[in-house]
Amino acid sequence: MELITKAPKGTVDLVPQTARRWRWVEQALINEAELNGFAEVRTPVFEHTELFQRGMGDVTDVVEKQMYTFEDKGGRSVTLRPEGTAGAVRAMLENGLYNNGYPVRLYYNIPCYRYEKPQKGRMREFRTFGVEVFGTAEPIADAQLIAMGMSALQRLGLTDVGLQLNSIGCPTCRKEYHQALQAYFSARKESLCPTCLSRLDRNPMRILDCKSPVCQEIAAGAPKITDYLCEDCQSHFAKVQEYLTAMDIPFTLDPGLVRGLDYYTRTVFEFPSQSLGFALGGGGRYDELVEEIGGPPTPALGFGLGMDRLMLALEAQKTEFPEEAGCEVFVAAMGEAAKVKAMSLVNTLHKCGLGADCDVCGRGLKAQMKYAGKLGAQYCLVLGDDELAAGKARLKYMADGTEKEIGIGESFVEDYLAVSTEKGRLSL
RNA sequence: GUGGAUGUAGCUUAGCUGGUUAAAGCGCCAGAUUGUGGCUCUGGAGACCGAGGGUUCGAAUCCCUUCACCCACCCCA
Repeated sequence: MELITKAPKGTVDLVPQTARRWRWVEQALINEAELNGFAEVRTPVFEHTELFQRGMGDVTDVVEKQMYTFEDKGGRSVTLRPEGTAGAVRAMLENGLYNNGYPVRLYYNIPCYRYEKPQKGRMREFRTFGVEVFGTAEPIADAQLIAMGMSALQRLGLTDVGLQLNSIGCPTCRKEYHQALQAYFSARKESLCPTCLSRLDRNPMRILDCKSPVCQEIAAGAPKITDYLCEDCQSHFAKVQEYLTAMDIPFTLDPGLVRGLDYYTRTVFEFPSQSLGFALGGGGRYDELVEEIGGPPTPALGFGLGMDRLMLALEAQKTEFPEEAGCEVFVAAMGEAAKVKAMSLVNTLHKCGLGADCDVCGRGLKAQMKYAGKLGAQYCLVLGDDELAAGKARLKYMADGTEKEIGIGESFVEDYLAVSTEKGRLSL
């Protein structure tokens, strides 16, 4: 068989069994978020291109070369969102959500798009579960947000996920730090790898997490951001750590932790997975972003979890996902009249909220029974001319093969419930 | 954008140095059991061996090209 075309590069279909698992994980995250006072926001898949240019910083890799940007028929430049924060901020402002008082807490579970070369944990279409908090600069908000993230990951049973923490300061102290870094690395220009050399001007902080051994060695001796933080940033960072410790949340300080988007200030963090070799998600503060997008100066923070990566991590550690519920009653039928009756009984069961099914593929009785077994049906009801004439049929309990006679007329549902209450029931 | 690996039934794979009708397991369908699932047995359908070209009497197998997918780097979720 040859398909005329396959799913586009970097995209995947979540087939039923997979989709079930996703839904289970998503539900756990939603529960955790709502427990923490977050409410869902749904924003468009595409936004005006400038939102991302302004928001993420137009010299970032994502904005420079990874965006799905195109002109619509009206000549507007629009972009498939490469991340969730910018849209959430825009929606928060546009709908005046801040008028209900601070903090505003939002969560979203959305697909994002980046034009990348796909590999493990990196797709062109990927899903992010994100949370954002607006309107507080207090370090307690940072700690609480991080605590929620850790708690959600733990609730899912993830064991090899850590917490890496850093503060990259505010624009003022970061400026000084950049200068110090540039001075330090410029003095060692000859040894740096070519990529890092090019980073020297634009974003010297990125050199800190270069994978090249030589650069790592050099970076190890580089000035640390924490030594350059202004007093406010220092005490803010100290408080965040203090609060995390108070909640018994272990973390490792990583002065080299630099996030790829320009909007971050002060606290930044990631949830690295040891076995996968990359972070499941991360986030931090972005105290300047709301204003940058055109809103009032509003401190804010948030994080995103890569759903695809989260699923990889769960599968890697062989998480047991809940079993599929299966069909409760299968009504097998022989002959046209019985088939009609079966369809009608199934419909009745559905109206009562019971999971039921019957053959729709023209199978013989034996095949129908086999199919019922495959569906994991708990009960099977066989209808033929005899049963129609008698107005009764035998309800078979598939687990042990025992049968009980029940009426298939007026008393059908009542009789069925009487038997299934005794034996057990999947739905309702 | 750079580098590496892999493409054989729906799925997982065998097919060594080129030699008839390309094999197996799982899955699917059917029969054994003309009105009763799971277990067993038997049978069946299903593959132009990713595509194109070349070498050869002969190519799934060797060569070239291309496409797809995977992995790593870069970057990030």
